Amino acid sequence: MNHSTPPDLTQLLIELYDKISSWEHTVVKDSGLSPAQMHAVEIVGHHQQLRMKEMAELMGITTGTLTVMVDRLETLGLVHRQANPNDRRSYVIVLTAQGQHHFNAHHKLHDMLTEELTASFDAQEKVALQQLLFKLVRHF
Amino acid sequence: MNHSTPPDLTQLLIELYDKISSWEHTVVKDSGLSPAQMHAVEIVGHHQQLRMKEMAELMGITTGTLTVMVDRLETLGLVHRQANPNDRRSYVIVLTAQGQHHFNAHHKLHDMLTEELTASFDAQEKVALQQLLFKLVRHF
DNA sequence: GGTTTTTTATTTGACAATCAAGATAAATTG
DNA sequence: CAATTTATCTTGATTGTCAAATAAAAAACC
Repeated sequence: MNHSTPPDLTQLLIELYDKISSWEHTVVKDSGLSPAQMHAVEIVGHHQQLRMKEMAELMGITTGTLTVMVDRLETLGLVHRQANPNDRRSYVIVLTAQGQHHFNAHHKLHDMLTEELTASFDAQEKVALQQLLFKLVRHF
Repeated sequence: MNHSTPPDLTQLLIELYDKISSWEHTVVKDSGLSPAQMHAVEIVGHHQQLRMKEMAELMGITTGTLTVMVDRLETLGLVHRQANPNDRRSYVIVLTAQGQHHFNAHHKLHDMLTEELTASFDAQEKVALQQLLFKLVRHF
């Protein structure tokens, strides 16, 4: 007996966060995009349609920063500024086919990571983790 | 009945990661440090003694980047380059008293976040989450 | 309907974060 | 002791970031 006691929850959350962070960093580098660019692609991919304002809000950056970032992403052919028919001040940002491809590929990597991390979990443990994380995430 | 089914594990991990990320961003801003600087302080605080090489490795950045970062942190009075008696090529980076203070304060915020997120968890759920996260983190 | 205010996005100027490549100095190896 | 490897720093280029100023359209207000 005597399983070494696990670190406290705070420590575990920090550790999980750090490890996901460096994993993300590694896999993103292989994609040719910067972390910030991939994050932008993920945000647009997840929400499908976003105005600059909303997108900046979701990413926690200013619209000024986002303007130049979307400029580059457009040059790279990953996103597109569509005219917003309801409001001529704003655009709707959407993924191009190539952007969508990056998004899908990246999401697949995330799925593989989850697989890997929970490879030794039985079905019951997976459900338990799922429910606990759901409860956790809801309290932010 | 009929609890709406929670998102899959991948989605939950991404969501958790994103939310910790933006929480971190917010609280760090209030501290006057940049996210990268706080991360550096956390790394040094956690490991106590680090050479540049090791520190760069842990942070996933090059030593070139770290040199200028530690320069600034030293100017800000948060860390100190100590001579390494075993190897005159390298330094040992340590926190100053002020750096330690920042580290402690930030860690306290992490504890408060954990408290908050698990406020509605009973003791059994907390232990279950702890054990599952421990198992998860070990598989990176 | 016309004026004022608010909202949306861009531009600009400054600085921090990052890398790759090259330089320097110390340690290690043969 | 010479050659190689290692640890750090420097430099030049690019990206990420903000705050403040600008411009244009929409909304609010009489």
